[in-house]
Amino acid sequence: MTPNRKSSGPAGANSGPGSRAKILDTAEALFSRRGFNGVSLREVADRAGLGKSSLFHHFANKLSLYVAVLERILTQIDARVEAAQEHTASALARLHQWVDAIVDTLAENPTHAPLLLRALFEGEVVDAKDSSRLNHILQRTLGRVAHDLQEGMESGEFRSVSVPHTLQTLIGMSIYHFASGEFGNDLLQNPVFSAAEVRRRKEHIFSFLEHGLVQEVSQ
Amino acid sequence: MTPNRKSSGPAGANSGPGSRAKILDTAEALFSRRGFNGVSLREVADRAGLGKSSLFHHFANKLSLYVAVLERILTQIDARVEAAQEHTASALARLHQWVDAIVDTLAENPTHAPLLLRALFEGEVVDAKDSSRLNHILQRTLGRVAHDLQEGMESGEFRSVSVPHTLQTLIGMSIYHFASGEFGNDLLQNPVFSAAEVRRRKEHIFSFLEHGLVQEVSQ
DNA sequence: GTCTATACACCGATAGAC
DNA sequence: GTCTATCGGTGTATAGAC
Repeated sequence: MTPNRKSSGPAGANSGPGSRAKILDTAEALFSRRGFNGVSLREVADRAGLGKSSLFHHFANKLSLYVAVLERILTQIDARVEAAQEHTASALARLHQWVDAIVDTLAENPTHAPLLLRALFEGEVVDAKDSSRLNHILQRTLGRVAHDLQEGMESGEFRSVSVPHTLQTLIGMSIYHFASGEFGNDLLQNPVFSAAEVRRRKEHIFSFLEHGLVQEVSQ
Repeated sequence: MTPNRKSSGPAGANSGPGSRAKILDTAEALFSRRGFNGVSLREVADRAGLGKSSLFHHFANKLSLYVAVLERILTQIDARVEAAQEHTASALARLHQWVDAIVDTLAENPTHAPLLLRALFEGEVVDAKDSSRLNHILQRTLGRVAHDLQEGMESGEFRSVSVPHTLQTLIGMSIYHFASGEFGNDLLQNPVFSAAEVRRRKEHIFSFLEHGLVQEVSQ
């Protein structure tokens, strides 16, 4: 199977060349831009600073490298979301914290949103066993949000809405936005990942959750 | 260049085997599921019922086939959106018509949303000249919606929001949703493209535009 | 306009020396 | 744990007969 060395350093600061973390970083950058089928192991090896065959010592095959990249991202995001939750606030405040955390982490790691969105399409490539492991992490994250939505509806703080459809809307508002690449840059006439646009995205999402689009009639 | 025979029949009913429209239909189905790099011309040729080399008589290369598929989709969607617009209604009613049209056309053609969303990522593969042609069609469609948003804001019917960010949200709520594949099916516990869920998606989008998520305080 | 045959590069993966 | 060498297969694209 794939060797496990979970104690390796966090993404962003790599120790030695040829390390497992460096391979993951390199593969993450490439898969994010061109997808599973658009990346060759030769290119991953070259950019990671080792020979192509050496990759197979760290990962059994191309697919397990791809799955490892996805798993690291999903785990990191869930950790961020978990850390942001405080149980003392209202459902709306907790939803606000969730949006804050997910937008921050997607904005800080520009490779994540494209990779996650791609994974939805390239799910066919991942076999059932891997898929269930990845789904488990993902559903833990989504479960936190779904739980808050449910509670907010039961307390009357939120309108009565479909939880799955609302989750889809939240994913579209956050993950899709930060995965929209050059199209998003053109539309905003500003870099999607610039500090100013990230802040505006947060404000947009939250005002949409609070008010929708329509002006309330002043009565 | 690529031969033009624009008078060929609409998608769904193909005349003879080996026709240009049949190639486009086949390629559309495959590109939608596996993306540009995940599809081989051999597979397109086999399923379209001709030899691999015969494809090059209809399309100069793989990329021009891909661009032709995208262009046909964008054109078809814009036609649907254009036909749905009536200029007599309020901005909200016009937005409703737009959501109706885009959701209907995405639901009727399950290949469209995945392909459009993929095109955002695989934009690197399309060169500048092709990209500008495709962008022109896309911006015509988006321009219709942006115009309505602007008018609604100026008339006070809508809140004052960022038009580009609102467009991104609308795209996320419609195109992403119908591109979410197996993940969407799992989340809804129902087929995304089933009539019931399509209807619920429309209602969800529209109630979100009208009210957001938060319950209005009864005063 | 379709076919067979083929060119030629690159792919993922393996074998085995060091 | 990294390397060189290599395998079998497939990719896009072309040449040229019919």
